[in-house]
Amino acid sequence: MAGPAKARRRQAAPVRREQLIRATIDELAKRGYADLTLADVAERAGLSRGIVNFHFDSKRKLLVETLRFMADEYAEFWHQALERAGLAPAERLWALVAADFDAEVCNRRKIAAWCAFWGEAKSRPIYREICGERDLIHSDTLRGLCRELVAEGGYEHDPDRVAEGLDALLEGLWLHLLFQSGTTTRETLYATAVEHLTIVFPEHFTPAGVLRRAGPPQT
Amino acid sequence: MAGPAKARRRQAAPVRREQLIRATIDELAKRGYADLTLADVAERAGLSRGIVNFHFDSKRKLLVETLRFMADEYAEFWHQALERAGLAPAERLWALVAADFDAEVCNRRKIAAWCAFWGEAKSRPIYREICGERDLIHSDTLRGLCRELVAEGGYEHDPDRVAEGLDALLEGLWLHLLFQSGTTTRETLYATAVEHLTIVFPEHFTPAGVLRRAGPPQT
Amino acid sequence: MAGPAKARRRQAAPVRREQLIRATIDELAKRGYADLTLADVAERAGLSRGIVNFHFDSKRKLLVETLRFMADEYAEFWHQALERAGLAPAERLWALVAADFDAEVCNRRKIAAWCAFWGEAKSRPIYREICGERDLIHSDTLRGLCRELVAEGGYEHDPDRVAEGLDALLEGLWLHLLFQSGTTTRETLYATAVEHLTIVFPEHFTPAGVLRRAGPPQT
Amino acid sequence: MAGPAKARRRQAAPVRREQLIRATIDELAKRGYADLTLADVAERAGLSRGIVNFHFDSKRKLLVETLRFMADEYAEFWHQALERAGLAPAERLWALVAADFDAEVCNRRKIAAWCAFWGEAKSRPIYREICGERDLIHSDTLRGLCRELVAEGGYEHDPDRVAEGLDALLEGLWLHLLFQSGTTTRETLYATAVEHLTIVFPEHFTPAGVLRRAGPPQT
DNA sequence: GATGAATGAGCCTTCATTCAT
DNA sequence: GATGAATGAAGGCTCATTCAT
Repeated sequence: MAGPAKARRRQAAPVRREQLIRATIDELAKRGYADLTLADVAERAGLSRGIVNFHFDSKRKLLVETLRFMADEYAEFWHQALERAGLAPAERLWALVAADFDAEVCNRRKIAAWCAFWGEAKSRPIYREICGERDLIHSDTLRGLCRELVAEGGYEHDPDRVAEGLDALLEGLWLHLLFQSGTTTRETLYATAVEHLTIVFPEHFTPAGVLRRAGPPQT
Repeated sequence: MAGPAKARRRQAAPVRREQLIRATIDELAKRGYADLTLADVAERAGLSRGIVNFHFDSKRKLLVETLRFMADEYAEFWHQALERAGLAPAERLWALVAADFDAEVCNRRKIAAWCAFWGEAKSRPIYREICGERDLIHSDTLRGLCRELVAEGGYEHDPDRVAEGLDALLEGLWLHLLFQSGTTTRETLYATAVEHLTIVFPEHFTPAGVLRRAGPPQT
Repeated sequence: MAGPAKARRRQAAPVRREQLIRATIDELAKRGYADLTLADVAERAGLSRGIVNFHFDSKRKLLVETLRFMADEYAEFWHQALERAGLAPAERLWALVAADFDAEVCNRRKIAAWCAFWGEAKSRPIYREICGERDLIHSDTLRGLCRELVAEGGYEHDPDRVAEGLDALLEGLWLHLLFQSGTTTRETLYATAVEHLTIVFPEHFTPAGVLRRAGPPQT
Repeated sequence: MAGPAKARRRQAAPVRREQLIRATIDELAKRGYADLTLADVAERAGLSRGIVNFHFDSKRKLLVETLRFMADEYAEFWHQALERAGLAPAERLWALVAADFDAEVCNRRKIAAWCAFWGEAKSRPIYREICGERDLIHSDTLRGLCRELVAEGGYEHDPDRVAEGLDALLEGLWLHLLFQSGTTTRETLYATAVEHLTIVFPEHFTPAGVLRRAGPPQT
């Protein structure tokens, strides 16, 4: 009785938790928030019905943990993109925008799950809170970079408005992937974001990428 | 002509239907999609529980009708804004953008209701369909205007990308009203949209409004 | 406003009542007892929803009146058949059996309605009572005739058992019309009843009909 | 091994299913088909309200399974009676008729349940189907035996009509147990069926039972 | 007399949660 | 750790009944 069928059982708790969270994201994408049932989640995870309450105590907590998982994953993803980028603000902004259209985060399954939570966020402070923390750092970062670019490039833009516009545009393009799934692609949406950058910061960006600028040498 | 309790009785069907739809929007904004109950809707409308099934047959149909109502209302709103605008593309685009930030459509109650539907749209084709019709005409209009402005102003932008970016930015700013309700206002968001327009089409727009352009006089 | 559309209205109460009872029988035959709704009855009668309660006070009373109507109609039908028959017991029994297979009473619509009531009779004393009165006279009549025939023909049968058997056989054959509707006909069932009579009372009946018997002349 | 309240928990599914089916038959007999509620069934079974949907998915399926249970049970009962009977057709027919009046199947509870289904059978094809299968084999068996007896005894009867008449008579007598419950008994009804047999097949049956016939010895 | 909007009790059904095994 | 039978609260839906018009 130590075959693979049993090997699947009695996994460490963290393994089970992530397995259930991934199943939750799948179901959220497939059926939406309102029709999500723990039975569906358990079945997709290939586990029994009672298991969710065992690992998460309640449906509410499973959903909160799922959102937190997604928020953490997303935050880590763009932080890593920033780390890999150079020190120049333009390069950093470019990396930040590019990260948003990486298949890792920009795919229908995950965006559908995000959108499911957004739809309930109005009436659930906890969701607002979790999204808010993540968003705050993200927009602060965007704002900081826009300020640097505006200063650097001598643009006359209001950097905070530009940052907010860019933030909104990125979110809006994610939604487009959901709602115009038949008629657009991730690449097209990325092209739109790039076009936006080149228009707003023509001294820094071309469709081909970041302009190597005259000025103090980058490390 | 007894008291209001009696005056409430026996209204024509269309009156009741709209009354119930408005109550549905209220509840959607307050409790979200997943927690919406017909009992809550009926209570908010000051009517009895059975009334929704009498007028809409089912909860599903009530929600569909509610979304359709909102889509129609929004479409009519921006169409009217276009009609009131001049013939010049710049004036028309300005009017279209301004309409999106009118308190009539840009308020937390309605945007929360929209967002509730978006959250379920992935898994409910009927919602996608209703939103899709409305969105298609709206983005076609945006794209047409952007093309005209690009041609008129001699910009080097890709007009279709610019239009898509503007569309996404407008949607994203609506979401901001929901999620940053404590820290931003409708006016601020509008300012961001205006800033965007002035950056993208500097020959046509200033923060103060549409530039009267040299060239063939507008009617 | 005195057109035919209005002429349909404001009928005398008895006309309306019978109209509704007939619609009830139709619906009983179509949907069965459990799924009968007043809305269906009213719609089939071409009248408005509130009308049933106006004329019958309640659904319960409508059903009771419908059963009573059917019982009266059936009783009158076989009483008239008896009246048309001669005085000889054989002729009377033959007429009684033949009446049960007349298209007027022996058709799927009416038998389905009867059967719907039988299904509920166990748990509704009022139905039992109404059917019981009718049945009692009917079986008394059958019993009387069987006794006369047994005495007349010198059969060794127990006349009461024979009468009960005949009664049961007639009811059973009605059920067959319902349940073997695809594979049998009223005529076949009648033939079975006739065969039964000729076997039980061979001195009185042949497949062709009642035997004119030697003995004291009939009036 | 706590008290009975605990012992009731966690039975194997088939046990629960049969328990619920028996409770359904009880309630059908008590309240009739139209007034049957799952709450009543669950309460009679001493279980909670949700249990029926857990084991049967829906009320409709519970009822179908109940009817199937009854049909199977009845079919098995008379098949076993046939197996215990000898090989002589007369003995087999006698056994078949006797089986129909055994207290196991011929009691008010079960006949009331049957009758409840018959009342709805007209409008529910699935009920017709389930009853139909059972009835078909039963009447085929009756018909086969009647044909043998007619051939054996040199009767001039039409064996198919005789078989149909017997079938109808047996069903009709069951109904009598329901509707004349105060004035008749199972024994009386059985006597009527026996009388019928002795009249129709006098060479084979006497009130005391099957006649040992002259002729080829039975195995 | 007749209509049909309105009511509200009751029921089926779903589903998160519990817990014996 | 894991299972799945069992529970019971909650909500959608039906429909008999009422009643203003």
